Amino acid sequence: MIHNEAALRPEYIPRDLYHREGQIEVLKGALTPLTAGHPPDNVTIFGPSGSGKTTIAKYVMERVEEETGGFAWGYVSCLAESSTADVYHRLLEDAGHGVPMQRQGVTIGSYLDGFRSCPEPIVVVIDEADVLPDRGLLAKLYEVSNVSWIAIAADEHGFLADLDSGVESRVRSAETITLDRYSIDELVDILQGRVDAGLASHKVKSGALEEIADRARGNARDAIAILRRAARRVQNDQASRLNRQLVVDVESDAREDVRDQQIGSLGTHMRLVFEIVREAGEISAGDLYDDYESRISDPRTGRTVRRYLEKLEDYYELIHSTGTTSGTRYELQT
DNA sequence: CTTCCACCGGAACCGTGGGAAA
DNA sequence: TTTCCCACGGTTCCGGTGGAAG
Repeated sequence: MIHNEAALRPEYIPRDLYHREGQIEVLKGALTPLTAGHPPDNVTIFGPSGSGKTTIAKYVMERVEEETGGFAWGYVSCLAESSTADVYHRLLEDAGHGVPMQRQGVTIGSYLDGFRSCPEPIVVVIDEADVLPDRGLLAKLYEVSNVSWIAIAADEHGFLADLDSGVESRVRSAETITLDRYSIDELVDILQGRVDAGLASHKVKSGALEEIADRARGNARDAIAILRRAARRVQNDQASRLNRQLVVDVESDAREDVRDQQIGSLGTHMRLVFEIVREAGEISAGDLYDDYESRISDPRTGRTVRRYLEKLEDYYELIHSTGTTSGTRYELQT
C-alpha cells in the first residue's frame, strides 16, 4: 500500500505545490535580490493553520537555494523554542553559521553579533511568529543589515495589534503574503499528489479523498494526517482498501495524532493542566486548579496556571475557554 | 438592587544560573 | 576572583468584572 512513507509526513514538500502558484511567485520575487548577493526585503506570510504557510516558505527557500547556488538561511518554529535566546540559537545553528555554540548563557547581543559577522546575506524563516516570546526580535533583526526575515503568523490583525509601534512599522513595511483556507477541491488535489507520490493508488477508492477533504475543513495538515492513518490501516491489513468508511473510522485517531505531536513539546505542568481538561472534557476554573494542585507535588501558583491555560488556548489551540469571571469553564478544543 | 467573591490578567518583583567586565 | 548584568520562569500584588447569593 505505502511505497513512499515520506510522502505522508506533514513536513514533506512536494515538488509541485498545488494552488499556491501566485503566492509562490510573490515570495520568489521578494527573494530575487539574493541572486545578486543582496539581502532581500522582509516578508510576512499570514494564513490559518494548515493553509500551507510553512510549506511554501520552505519550498521557495529550497528552490531559490538551488537557483542561486546556495545562501545562508535558517528556519525556526517559535512553538518549539521556549525563549528568545532559543530562537536566535536555532536560527544561527540552522543557517550553518559558525560552529555549534553553547546554548546556555549566551546574551542576545552576542547572537546579533553572530548574524552581523556573516559576510553574506542571511534569510531567517520565523515560523509561528505569533508565539514569539519577544516580538522585538523582528525589529532587532531588522536593524542587522545583512539579515532578512520571513515571519509566518496565523492571524494578521491579531499579530499586528500585539506589536508595539516601533516594531509594527517595521513589520508593516514588509512584503505581505496572505493564504486562505484550502477549498475542498484544492485539498483533494493535494491529497491526490500525496497518493501519487507514495501510495498504491488502485487501493484508494473514489470519494475517499473527497471525504477526507470535507472532514479536514480546509486544513491540509489534518487532511494529510487522516490520509496517513487510513493508509496505515490498509498497509497493516486492517482494511482492504481506502474508502469513505475507513476515512470516517480513522478521523478521530488522526486528530489525536496531530494533537499528540503538540502535547509532546509541553512541559510537565502544562501537560498536566491539559490532561485534566482532557479527562474532564469540561471543567470550571476552580475545580481545575484543585485537581491540578492535588496531583502534583510542587504545584505552581494559580496565576502561573492561568498563564499555562492562556498559552494552551491562544498558542497551542488545544483547549477553549467559555464564560467570564466566576462562570469560566475550560474544555477541549474541537 | 446590593454585596460578595471567584476568576481574570496586567505589572512589578524575585531567585537562579550563567557570561562578561573589572 | 569578584562583581555586575542579563534572560527567564515563576510569584506576589492588585484592580476590574460579572455571576450568584442575599
